[in-house]
Amino acid sequence: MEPSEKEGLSRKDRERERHRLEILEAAERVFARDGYHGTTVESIAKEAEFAVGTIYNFFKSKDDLYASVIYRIGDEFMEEMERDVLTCKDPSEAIGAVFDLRVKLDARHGDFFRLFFEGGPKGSDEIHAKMRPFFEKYVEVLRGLVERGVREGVFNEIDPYFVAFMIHGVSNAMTLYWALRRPGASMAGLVERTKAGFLAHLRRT
Amino acid sequence: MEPSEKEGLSRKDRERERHRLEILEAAERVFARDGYHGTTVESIAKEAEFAVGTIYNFFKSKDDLYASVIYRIGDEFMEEMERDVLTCKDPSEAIGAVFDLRVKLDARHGDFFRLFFEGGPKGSDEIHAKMRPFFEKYVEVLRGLVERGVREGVFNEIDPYFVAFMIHGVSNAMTLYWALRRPGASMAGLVERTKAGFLAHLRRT
DNA sequence: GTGTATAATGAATGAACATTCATGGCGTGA
DNA sequence: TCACGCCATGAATGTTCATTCATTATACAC
Repeated sequence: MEPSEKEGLSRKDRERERHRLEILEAAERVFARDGYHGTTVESIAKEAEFAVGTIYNFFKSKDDLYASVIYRIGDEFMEEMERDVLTCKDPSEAIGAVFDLRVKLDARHGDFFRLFFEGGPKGSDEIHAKMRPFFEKYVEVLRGLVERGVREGVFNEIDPYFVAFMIHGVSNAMTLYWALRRPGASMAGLVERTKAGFLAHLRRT
Repeated sequence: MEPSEKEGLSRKDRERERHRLEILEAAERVFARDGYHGTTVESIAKEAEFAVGTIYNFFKSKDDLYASVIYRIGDEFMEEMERDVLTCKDPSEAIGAVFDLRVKLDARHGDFFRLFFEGGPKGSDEIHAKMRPFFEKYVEVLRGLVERGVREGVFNEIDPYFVAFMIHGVSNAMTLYWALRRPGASMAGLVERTKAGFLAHLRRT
């Protein structure tokens, strides 16, 4: 029987792909809950409802699995960044979109994204080293955004690198505030408040 | 021989105290470098130049040791907060002092303080739970500060809790910026820039 | 139904690590 | 000099956990 799907994948292969994804998602949940060293492969297996050995049919090692979780999220993040942020004409709007995106991914990936994202170099832990390239690309995008705003004369003259880090810090604070004092009600309101406050700073008056 | 010191401690006791402190400081360095699960008691022993068993003469367990490191830094932080921040008459000045303090402790405790401080609840890791009380007290202090500023009419009307989290986020971003792009030169300049930017926001115009 | 290929399983293995404790050394007082 | 405590020591112990692999189940072709 030949693969007749658009994707060029047989049912078998699609099933295999689904299993892989299920393991990845289970792993994400467990890593988020227990941290890298705190999670055992067995706990991931239980969460994914597979046997330990099966995990190893898909991933070379626990480390490989962790890296795969990171890369999946990192890639997703970068894609959304290009779709939602880099397409904005107006730099102010683009920065607003960064905050929105942060909230969106936080909702989708819960604690793991926070973990992934509070990023920066904590110690020289080789675990966090895996996240660094993403973090750096992200900062680079932000810097570019601000630079453009300055060049176009809509933002004040400030070190774009500095502002990039501030965007990061403020969106961290925003999600942390929400996580710790989730007023249940309006995340939207919070985001608008944050955007307004931040852009008031940046915009040329 | 009786204890004749002002402290009421014999030489023996003072020596014991020094050893305890040396272990604590070695542990801080290693935990900062390798993370909680990544550090072995043996690596701490080596760093402190004691044998493993000796560590256990001072601390019940690895966990106890880690908690002790946290509490030591947390207490120090709270003390400095009271000394440097809460004594400021002017609320703006007080918030400026928070940034200064953050930089000071970052310099003194290096990566560990960043680790300790990027705080908030990452997963439900019981390790980080130890930091939470300190984090909460800290946020409470900040909130009080802002509230006072608003009451006295020097700050705009904003949710003081929100501002408290923003102070936290911005000082994280500041130290991260410095850590990743340490221009060698002026941390002082960076702090002033950060203070000025942040307070411009907050101050009633 | 039988044979074959592919995937899932989980008990077994070995390494890493927290913790213990029997031993040894050193300073102090007699 | 000897005896007594107090620490320091690090080899030994038991546990936890990543990883392997021989076995079993499943799906499919004929």
